[in-house]
Amino acid sequence: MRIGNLAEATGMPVETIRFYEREGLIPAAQRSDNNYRVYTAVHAERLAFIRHCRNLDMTLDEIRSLLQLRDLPSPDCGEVNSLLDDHIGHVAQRIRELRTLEKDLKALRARCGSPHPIQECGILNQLDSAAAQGVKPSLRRHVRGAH
Amino acid sequence: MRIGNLAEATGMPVETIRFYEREGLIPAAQRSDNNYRVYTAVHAERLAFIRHCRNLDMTLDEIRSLLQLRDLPSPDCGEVNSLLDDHIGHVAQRIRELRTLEKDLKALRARCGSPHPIQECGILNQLDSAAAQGVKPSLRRHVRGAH
DNA sequence: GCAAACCCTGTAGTCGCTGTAGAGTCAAGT
DNA sequence: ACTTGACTCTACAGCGACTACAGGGTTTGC
Repeated sequence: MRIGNLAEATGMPVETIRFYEREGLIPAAQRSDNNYRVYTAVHAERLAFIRHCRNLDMTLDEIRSLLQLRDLPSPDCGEVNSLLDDHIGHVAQRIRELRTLEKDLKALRARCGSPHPIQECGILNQLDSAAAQGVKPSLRRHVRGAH
Repeated sequence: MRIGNLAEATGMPVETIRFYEREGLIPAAQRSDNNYRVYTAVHAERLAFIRHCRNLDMTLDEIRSLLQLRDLPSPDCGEVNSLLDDHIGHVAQRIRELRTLEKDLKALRARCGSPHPIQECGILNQLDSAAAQGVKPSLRRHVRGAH
């Protein structure tokens, strides 16, 4: 199977598969005579694993760790559990932050019900004078924000 | 006031201020004889405005728009309102996504209460076999995810 | 008179892709 | 036999919002 087939099979763009290879998430594929990458069902399974993890918003680093744990003949899966617990913690934390943010934004929005002359706009004035004590964005957060 | 003082006054790193100047969020500062940037309270106010917006997780593009609306002699602030409404929508959407994600992660975690031999780990097996129909990540989302 | 602390420009790195340019390969149709 | 189109390859630039250098100049305090 060539890279295009694999892309179709996994629902991933071709470029992403090459990117994952460069990043070491999947082993470098064997090459045919014309230098095309050649894949088997094993690769498709590994990519499916990665895709499921990405759907769960894990970073590539987290996924790399999970793949290692999966590949290594490790005695138990305690590390898998704690990695997942950490990730759940990150997501929960980000939800809390965004809820506070939503509250602040709605409060801000409520300061200007309908269009005013711009000098009197409660929103702009509020943004000027501050308050708006949103969540201090946690440095280096792992779970993406609003955009 | 020099850039270091401004940084201290606004609680922003010096590099970020220079970055905002390059990005056109603040006008290029005047320079003293030694080519140091010179700032006034006006700059501090503008930076405070930007900081409040960033605390509310707006993109630099959104902030640029707000600043323009603030600077221009516009008749009313209807655009401000709708910009903010859009942003609130983005945040709410991201919260919904993360809640679904959290649910999926907890379900996954529940498959392995305590450490097992790794071949029997319900988490890894589940990630292999798929399901985990998390939120299809909205393309080009504006509100960051979990990391 | 000298070191520490500040300032400058310019560039590269972060993350997880996505898109491009420029070239090679292959199968089907005319 | 030739062409067209679809596929593949490598290498590199771009996104957003910074952050962190490197390699210089300047100011400040002792």
